[in-house]
Amino acid sequence: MNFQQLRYVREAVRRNFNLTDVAAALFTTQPGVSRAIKELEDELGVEVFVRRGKRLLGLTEPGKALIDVIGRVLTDSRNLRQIAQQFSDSEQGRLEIATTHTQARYALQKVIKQFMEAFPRVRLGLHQGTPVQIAEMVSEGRADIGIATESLDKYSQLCTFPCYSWYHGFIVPAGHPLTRLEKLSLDAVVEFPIITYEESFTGRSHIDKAFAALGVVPDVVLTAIDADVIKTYVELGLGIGIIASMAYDADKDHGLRLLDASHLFEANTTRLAIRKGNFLRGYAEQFIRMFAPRISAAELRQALVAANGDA
Amino acid sequence: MNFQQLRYVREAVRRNFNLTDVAAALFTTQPGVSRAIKELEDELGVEVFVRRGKRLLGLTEPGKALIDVIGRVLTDSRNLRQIAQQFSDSEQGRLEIATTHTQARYALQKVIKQFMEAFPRVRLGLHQGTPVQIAEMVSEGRADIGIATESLDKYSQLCTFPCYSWYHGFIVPAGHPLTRLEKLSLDAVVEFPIITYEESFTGRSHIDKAFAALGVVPDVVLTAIDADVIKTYVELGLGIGIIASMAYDADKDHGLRLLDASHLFEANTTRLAIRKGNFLRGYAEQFIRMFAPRISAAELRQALVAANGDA
DNA sequence: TATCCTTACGGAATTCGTAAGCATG
DNA sequence: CATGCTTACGAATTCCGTAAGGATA
Repeated sequence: MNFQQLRYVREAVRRNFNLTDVAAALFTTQPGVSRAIKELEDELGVEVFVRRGKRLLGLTEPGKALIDVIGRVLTDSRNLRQIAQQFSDSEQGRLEIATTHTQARYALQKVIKQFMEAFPRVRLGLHQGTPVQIAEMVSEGRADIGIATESLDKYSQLCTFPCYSWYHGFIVPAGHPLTRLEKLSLDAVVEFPIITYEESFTGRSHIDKAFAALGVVPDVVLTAIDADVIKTYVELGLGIGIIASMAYDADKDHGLRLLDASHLFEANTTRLAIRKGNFLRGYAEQFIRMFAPRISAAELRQALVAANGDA
Repeated sequence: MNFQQLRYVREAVRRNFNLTDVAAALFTTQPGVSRAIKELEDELGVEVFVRRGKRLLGLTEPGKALIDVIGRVLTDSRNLRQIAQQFSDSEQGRLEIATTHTQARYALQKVIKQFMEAFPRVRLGLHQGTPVQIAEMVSEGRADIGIATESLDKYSQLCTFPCYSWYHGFIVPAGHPLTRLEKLSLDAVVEFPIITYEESFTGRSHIDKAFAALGVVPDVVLTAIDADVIKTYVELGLGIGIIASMAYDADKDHGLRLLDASHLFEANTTRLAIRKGNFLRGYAEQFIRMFAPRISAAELRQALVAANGDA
C-alpha cells in the first residue's frame, strides 16, 4: 500500500471513475493508474471499484467503507507537509482562497493588501467561483479557505464561521424618482424593472424571500454575478439595481445613488469555511484573524482537530 | 513520503530513539532505518529528531508537531487493511486480547470458549500483562482489546467501558477460626497474616483503601499476581487470602473456604479498552458483545470514530 | 572499548512510461 | 469507431542489505 495508490483511488471517485481523466489530473499515464489501483485491490484482497467489462462504474461496498479512511490518510499526509513547512519557513508558502466576485472585489480588498504586506513571501491564489464551487474547492483541499455568503454550511466536511453581516441596497441613477422618497418600501420599488444578482449568489435568496413574503412579484429583467455588471446596466437606465451595499463607491459611481434597504431585506452573513482536519499554516490563521477577528484561535483549533466521521 | 518512513519514525519514538532497536523490531537493518528517516527529513525540510553527534535524543519541535499525525496515518493504514479483510472474509483473522491473569483465567473462560466456537477461523491471541502494559499494548495497536480492573482509564488515547462488577472475598483453610464468625469484619481479619495481590493488580487499591480508612495496618506477608499462587500458600497455612471471589471454585478448592467480604471492600469494576480511531473487525465487536452485552453498538462506533487529538 | 549512527556500494525489486490489444457504447 | 481499460515490455529509479567508518558515553 502506498500513497500513490490511495491518491489514484480518491481521484477516481472525484473524476467519476474515469481513469483516463485521473491520469491527466495527476500528470501520469492511464496504464499506470490502472495498474496501481489493481495492485492495491490485490493487496487488500477486495475490489474497490465496480466494473462492467472494462469500465469502472462506481465503488463496491468495501470501496465505500474504505474511501473515507483513504481520504483521511491523504489529508493527513498533506498535513504533514504543511506542518513541516510551518517550521522550516513559517513565512513562505501558498495560500489559496476560494471566494465569490463580490467578496474578492469589495470585502477582501483591504485584508489582502494588508496580508501581502505582512507576508510578502506568501503567494496568494484567489479563486473565483459559485458558492457551491467554493465549498467543493475547500472540501477537496484545493483551497485552504473559502469565503461566501451562501451554501457553505451545507457541507458536513466543512467548518464554517460567521465573519460579518451586511445589507443589500438599491442603486439607482442620480435623479431617479425613488431618491425623493423618505423611506424606501418594496411596494414602491416593484414599479420598476429590477437588475440584481443571479440565483444563489450574494444573498439573492434573501431578496427573493422578502418579495415573496409580501406576495409581490418583482420584475427582474436582468441578473448578473457581480455588482459591476449590475451597475453598468443601471447606469444605462435599464432598471434599478439591488446589490450588496458595500459594492457602492460614492467616489467612483458618480452617476449612481445608493438607497438604504436594511429595513427591507434580511441581513446577510458572510461565512468563512475551512476543511475539518486540515492543518492551517500560521499565516493562514493570521489571514483569518485579519479578516474576521471575532473568530477565536481556540474555536479554530477545535474545528481543525475534529475528524471527519467515517465507518 | 512513504509509510515505511513514517513507521520508522513512530517506532523510534517508542523505542526510545534507538535506531538499532527500531531496525530489530521491524525486521530490517539499521542503516536502512537511518537512511529512510533522513530521506523523510530531507523531503519535509525539517529535522524530526534531536541529534547530539550521531545519537538521537528526542523529538525536535517540528517532530513533536508531526508525531501525532504520523500516528494517525499509520493507524488509518492499518484500518484500511482491517476494513478490507472484514469484507474479503469476515470470519477469518486475528483477535489480540490483552488482559490480566485474573481475567484470563476466570472471567474470560466462558466467553472465549463461546467465541472460539462461534468463530473457529479467527486466531485468538491472549496476552497477559500488568494493567499498565495492557493499556500500552492497546494504545500501540498491538492488541485490539484490553481488559483489566485498574489503570485503563488513565490513557487519553483509549476509550474504556465498564463491563461487570465484582467483590473481593477472604479465602481461608477449612476449619479456620474466621469461618465461625457470623459476619466478617476488618478488625477480626487483621489478627492474621494476609496474602493477596500485588500492587496495582486486581483491585488491590480497594483493599488498601479499606484498611487505611479504618486506620489499621494489615500484615501482608506475601503478594502475588494471581489467585492460584495465593490459594496455594493459604492452603499451606501461611495466612489468609484476599482474592477476587470469582477465583474461588468450591469443587476444586476442597481445603479452602470463601468468606464473603462484599461489605468490607469497595466494588471493583472491570473495564474494557479499545483504541480511539481503531477499526474493529466484526468478530471483535461480537466478542465485546459476548463479554459485556451492556455496551451498546452505538457507544462503540462513536468511540471508534472519535479521532485522537493533535496540533 | 562497546554502542550506535553514518556513508559507500551493489544487486534486487519496484515503478512507470510507451506501445499494442481488446471490449463497450 | 471512438472511448476507455488491460496487457506486455523495457528502462529508470528506488529500495535495501552488506561492509566499512567514525563519534560518543
